[in-house]
Amino acid sequence: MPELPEVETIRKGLIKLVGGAVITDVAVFWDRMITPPFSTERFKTVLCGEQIHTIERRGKYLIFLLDHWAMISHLRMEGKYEVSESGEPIKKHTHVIFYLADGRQLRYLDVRKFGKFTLLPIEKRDDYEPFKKMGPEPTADFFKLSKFKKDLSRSHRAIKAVILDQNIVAGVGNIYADESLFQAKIHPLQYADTIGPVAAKRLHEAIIDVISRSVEAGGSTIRTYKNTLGEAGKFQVSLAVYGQTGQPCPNCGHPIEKIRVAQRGTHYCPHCQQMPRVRPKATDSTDIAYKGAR
DNA sequence: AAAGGTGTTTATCG
DNA sequence: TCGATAAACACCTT
Repeated sequence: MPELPEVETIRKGLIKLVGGAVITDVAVFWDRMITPPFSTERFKTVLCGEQIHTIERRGKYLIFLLDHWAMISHLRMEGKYEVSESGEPIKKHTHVIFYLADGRQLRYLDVRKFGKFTLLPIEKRDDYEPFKKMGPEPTADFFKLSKFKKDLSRSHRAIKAVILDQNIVAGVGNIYADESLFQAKIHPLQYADTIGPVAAKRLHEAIIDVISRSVEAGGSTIRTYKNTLGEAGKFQVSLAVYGQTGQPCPNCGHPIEKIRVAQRGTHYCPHCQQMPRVRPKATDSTDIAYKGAR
């Protein structure tokens, strides 16, 4: 469910609610959520007595910084956090409970059970394999156009698959991939290595812009997303294409269409986001062969 | 009413 | 190595 703006909103809410709290006990109801090499048993033992000093984020991952450990949490499709008083009934799909010293409980809920927890000694928190390979955060400070252009030129995949790849740029998921491509006026199926410098620059700017505006709005609530305080996001009303199949394009009025790209539902405006006509390099005789062919 | 789709990642296969 | 596909799981919509 959550992409970078939603995870960032959750992070802020968690800091407000459980920043400084001390974990006194942990219950895990779905073992596979705790990834090796940590057994559920060791996960629980190690966390007892640890204080949550702060919570950071990298891409779509949350990083709880404790006394001796970094607890890394990925919400995947449907993960949520709630902070409850001890007496509150435990909802369906609650899989982990962190009991806090003040009597409250931090609860992790996940309908599809795809979410993952892992622990690293705090001094090794950058050694987490997904972080080592992960692309830059999608902000002007980290996300550099020159590197992005190089990455595009080296990839034969559809551009949408490339910007969903966390190793290219971190935190972009299905919603913001579609929105960024719309804003940059690029067809989601265009091969990355055919995207010229001007379009690449538009896309780079669009990704930074779309993500930052959504962070500002507290993310998008499409179906079930709520932040830690139980509030919905506000960015869904600004979505131009995602989930807007059949609705008029905000630019040209043409109905938004839905196709499948990289196994993901993909929304775009067929009028504003056109595939460029294939233009052969004007270098040799192949040029002549193409003349008249199209 | 069975089949297919859902905001994600990773393992596996060609 | 790269890129496509399936799998992890429960629920909702066609």
